[in-house]
Parts: sequence; C-alpha cells; structure tokens
Amino acid sequence: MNLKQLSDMLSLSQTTVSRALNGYPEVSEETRRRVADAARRHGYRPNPSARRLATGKAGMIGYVMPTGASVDIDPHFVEFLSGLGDYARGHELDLVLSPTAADDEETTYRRVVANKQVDAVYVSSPKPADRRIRLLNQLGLPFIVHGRSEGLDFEYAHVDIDNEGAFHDATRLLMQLGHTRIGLINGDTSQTFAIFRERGARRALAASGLSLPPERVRSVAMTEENGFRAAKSLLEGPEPPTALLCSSLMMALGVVRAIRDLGLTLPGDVSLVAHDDVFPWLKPENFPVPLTTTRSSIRAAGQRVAERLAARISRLETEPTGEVWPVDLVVRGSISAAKT
Amino acid sequence: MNLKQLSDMLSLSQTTVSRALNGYPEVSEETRRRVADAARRHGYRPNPSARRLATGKAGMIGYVMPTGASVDIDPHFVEFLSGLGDYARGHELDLVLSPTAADDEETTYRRVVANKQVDAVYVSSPKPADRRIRLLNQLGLPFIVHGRSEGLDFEYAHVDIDNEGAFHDATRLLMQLGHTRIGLINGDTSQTFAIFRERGARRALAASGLSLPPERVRSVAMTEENGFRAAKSLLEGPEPPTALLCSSLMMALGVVRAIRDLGLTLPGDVSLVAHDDVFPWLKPENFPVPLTTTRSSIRAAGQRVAERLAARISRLETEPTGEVWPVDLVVRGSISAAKT
DNA sequence: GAGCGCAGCCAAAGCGCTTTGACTGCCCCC
DNA sequence: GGGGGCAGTCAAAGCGCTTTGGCTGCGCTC
Repeated sequence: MNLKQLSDMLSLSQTTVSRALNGYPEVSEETRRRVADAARRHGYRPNPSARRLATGKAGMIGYVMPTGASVDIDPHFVEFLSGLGDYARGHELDLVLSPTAADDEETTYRRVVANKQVDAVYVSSPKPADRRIRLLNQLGLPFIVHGRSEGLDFEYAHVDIDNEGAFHDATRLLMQLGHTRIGLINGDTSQTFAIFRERGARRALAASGLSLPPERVRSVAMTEENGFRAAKSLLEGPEPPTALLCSSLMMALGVVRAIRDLGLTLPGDVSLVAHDDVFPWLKPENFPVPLTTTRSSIRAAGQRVAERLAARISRLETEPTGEVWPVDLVVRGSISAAKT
Repeated sequence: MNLKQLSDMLSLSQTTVSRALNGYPEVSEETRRRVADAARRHGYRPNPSARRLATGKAGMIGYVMPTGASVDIDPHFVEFLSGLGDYARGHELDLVLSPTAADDEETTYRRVVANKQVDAVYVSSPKPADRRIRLLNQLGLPFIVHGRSEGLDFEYAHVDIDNEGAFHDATRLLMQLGHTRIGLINGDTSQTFAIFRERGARRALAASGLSLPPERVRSVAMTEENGFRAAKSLLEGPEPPTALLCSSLMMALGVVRAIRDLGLTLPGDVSLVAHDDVFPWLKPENFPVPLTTTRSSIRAAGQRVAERLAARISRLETEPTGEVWPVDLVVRGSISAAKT
C-alpha cells in the first residue's frame, strides 16, 4: 500500500493525504480523521526511502565506529548502546554504525554526511581538540559528544560526567585516610576523560601540598592485563603507593590480582578506589574485597544522548549546551587508613 | 554533483553514465573510461537514497537489537561487532541496529523488511525453534544466524561453533584426570548454545556410564555474580563436584572467587575449564591460576558472518548452508588429577 | 542492395514521497 | 454585487537514481 493507492481509495489527492498524515494545518479535521482511519485500517506506512529522498531526512542516528585489527571496541560501548536503545526503541529511531579505519575517520564522516545517511551522530571518546568535533561542527551535521574535548574555540553539545570531580573526591577521601603516596592507573591519556581524572587527582593532592609524580601514574588501555602490569610496576617500585586509583573495573581486576600476587593485602597494605561504569556483569560489590568506587552509569548517559539527539533532530534543542553529571562516590571495603 | 550534472558535463545521457559506472556491458570501453575519469575528478558519488528508492537495495545490513530495562546487551556483542566491522569497513557496508522490545521482535523485523531498510540481517543468540528464523525465512530477507536453532523444518544459513564438541572434549579431559563428579555452570538454556554445551558434557559422561544430574547443573545469565553463586551452591552441596565447567570467562571470575571464598584451592580441590570467547580485556591466561579453556573467537565469527552476508546480498551465496567451527581446547593450570 | 544483427547510445518512465503554487468555493465587508 | 480573504483541496514538479524500450548507424551476408 502506497500513497497513491491510499489517496485513490479515498478519492483525495496525494497532497492532501500526505498533509493529513503529517499533521499539516491546512486539512480539515474531518478529512484528517478519514485519512488517518483508512491509513490505519490498511496498515499504510510511508516508504522511508522515498521520504528520505524527498526530504533529505533519514530518521536514523549514526555512529562512526573505528575498527581494525589493532582496534578493540571496548565493552563500555555495549552499555552505552543499551542506553541508546532504551530511548530509541520507543521512538522507532534506528542507529547506523559506520565502521571506519581508526586513522581515517574523517573520510567516513564526510561520506556519512554527503550520503545523508543519518540526521545526527554521536561522538565518543573525544580527544583534546578533537578533529571529529571540529569537522562535524563545520559540516553542520547535528551531533552530541559523549564526553568533552578541550581547546576547541566553539561550543558544542555534549553529555559528560565530572571525571575531574570524581577523581578529586576519591583522592581527597584517600588523603583523609592518611594516604600521601597515591598511584593512578588511568586510561589512555590521549582521551580527555583520562586527562580530567588525572587532573582531579592532582588537584586534590596539590591542595595539601602533595603531588602526583609521573612515576606514580600509568596510562594504558583498560584491560585486566594492563591493570595487573601497572599495579605491579607501581607497587614494586621504590616508595610504592599506599593507595591506588584505577579508571575501570576491568583494570581493577588486574590490580587486585597484582596486589595478591605480591603478597599484599587489600585494603591493609594498599587501598583501592576504582571507577565503575556500572556493568551488569561485573559489580564492584562482588570483588573479593568490595570496591570503593566512583560510579556513573554509562547506560544512563546513552539514554540521555539519544534523547538529546532526537531533540536536536527535531530542532527542539538547538543550543550547543553541555551537561556534566556529578559522579557518586560509593564507599566500600577496599580502602582503609594508611599505616603510620 | 549528481548524475544529471555529470552527464551534462560529458554530453552523455544519464543512462549511459549510470551504466558506465555500474559496469554494464553495453557501454564502449572508451566511454566507460571517460565517465569513470570525470566521476573521479569531480568526486561524484551516487546518492544512496535515490539509488535505494530506485532499486530497493539499501546497502546496509541489519541487526534487530533487543533492549529494555530488564535486558542487558552482553559484552560478547561488542566482540562480534568488532568482527563485523573488520569486514564491513573495507566494503563500505554499514550496520543498522534497530532497537526492539525483547518481547516483540517480530514487529520490528516486519518493519525492517517492509521499510526495506537493509538488504540482510544477522540473528544472534538463537533459541530452539527460533521464531525469528522462521519469520525471516518466510519473509524472504537474506539472513545469517550466528549460532544454530533446533527443530526447524527447513535449512538456513548459519555460522556456529561446535559447542557440543567443545564441552564434550573438555568433559572428557576432566574425566581422564579422574574426575567423575563434574558440575556445569552454563548460560541460560533457553539458548541453543547452552543446550549444546550441556549435551556435550552429558554425552562425554555417558560414554563412561556417568551422568550429569540436574543438581549439578546451573543455567544462568553469564555474569560474575551468577558464576559466584552457582559455584558456591554447587560446591557447598552434598557430594560437591571436583571439577567445574563454566560457559564464560565472566562467570569464571565468580567461580574462582567462590572457590577461594570457600577456602578451596584451584586446581587442588576443584578443577575448572571455562569457555573463552577471546576478549581483549580479559584473558584466561591472566587468571590467578591460568584457566584451561575451550576457545573460539567471537570476533572471527563476526568477520565471517559479515563476509557471508555480503555474499548473500550479492547473490554469490544462495544455499542455506551452515558452517560449524571446531573449538580449541587450551590446557592451562586450572585442572589437575582428581584426588583419590 | 535489401535485410539483418549488433554495438552503443538515448529519452522517458518509474521508484513513492514532499512541497510548491494555484485553484475553487464560500463568507464577509463595504 | 464586486472584491478580498481564507479554508481546503489539487496537479504537478521535484528528489536522483535505475531500467525499459527504443533508436541509430555500421558492417556483414546473401
């Protein structure tokens, strides 16, 4: 059933039927009702390809997804996706993933824009002065960044969590417990979230005249293995930290293993605070020693991003506003007072 | 730049230009070259919306993604996605995720088909007599199942691993070490992969006149927490198993924690074999005791599925053939001879 | 030299929508 | 009663491709 058949059936023009269905005002209420009725009865659904050709609107949101042999999509993505889906499901909004070589995202973005494949995109894992953001801003495609960049000379819409505040507070908490040598096992500092976290830790330490020397920081891809290695190298060094901050639960697994491996106790010898993105399949309270965490649900962020993306598409939202969510600090058993 | 402009520029008809670009034979070689040259120089790219309207082909593959408050997309998905991306990236194939309520996938599939949004879809986590497969078969949309269903009266294309064989072999190995009471901590048996695994274990035991009584089996969502609970309840029961089979590394984390929690040793008191889907961020060799695993890369499966999907779209592949991959058995430290 | 086949090209008809611009009554006002 | 305004409707022109069904002219055959 297409528009023509429907309009013939109703002895109306395609114009009128189209307008009736799309809520244009210049259609009488009665006609509108007749049309809506008939459309429902016959299960008429406008053909999206045709509509897209005519309007240029795709009814989809996009994500340019870096892939490649050396690229691992990380499991955070799936949580974000769950959130996106939570919202999109109710709105018949589909998501288009465009795989791209990690070193050539620009081409893919341009293709996506040129093809009018999607009405908006979201950008994840921003870096400082992120080129993708600059590009999208310039191309004029609506977008929302999950996270924040830095050093861009324009505003852009984003949803982020207060990474700096979270790690500041976590660090201060450790300091209140008497820790002065605090190590940071961070994600890759080419990404802003990691930079902010480090900054937060540093700021808290500085407030008491302490510092976070480079040798007490590790910035690595957030895997169990890297967590293990980082913790081990930190704890085996001279003047080992008495407390560790860790940017992900996956790394925390490795950290805990390293602590045990070295015959140390948690939290007796080493206190640990990790960041928890709230995975259903790995919970900080279920660690051998329940983990104190800074907590923020990535899934919730996904929902919000989807919601705002939809708002931008329909022009309900136009300002390039950022929002930054506070992060919970959840105290559990993995921290204790520093030995004196 | 659109077709008309390009053809005007070349003083050719749109027909000829279109045919030249799409490799039709009734175009002279010289013309074809001229056209190709001009197209490249001016960066002409056919508008996919128009093409799709004209041909009905979308140039995308789809996935109907269950979501909802009570649905957790699991991290295996992201690995599969990586694989899909590995292939798709080189072929400008995009992936459309259509979020759906978990209890109403059919509507979404029908919508996707009616809208001609995608040229093919893949189906994951099949159940016995899976309705989605039946539906797709009936609707005539090309598809590939990652995994297998059972009890369907028609053939369909799929890529699966030999779950039964894997767990059979793992079980046999444990039996060769003298274990007779073997427990199974499985995924949700509403899914065929879990059914096959259980069957494999059962078959191996039966071969020696042993059995796998229901009280020695747990079938749960594959989270760390569930692994912990399952292992604990198995090991605390009467006649506890001396060896455990476990369907995922995430659960294995919980299993290991339970073993420790009970003051048991791995592999002294309990041997453990887990299935490893090959995550970059959690590796069996990095467990406190390196894990013996049945191993198969989900990412590789994703690549293969994408490849075959593309082949089906272009009608290079038409037979509903299934392929079943053998699974590696990788022996590491988590198993030992049963105490006598 | 009539007739045929074929290579190469083209005009035009879709594909199924949206949107522009115009038209028809009808009411109302002066 | 002529004219302006407005509500409601419509025909037709896109959107940018693909594909159908010719058409032309050349070389060949008998």
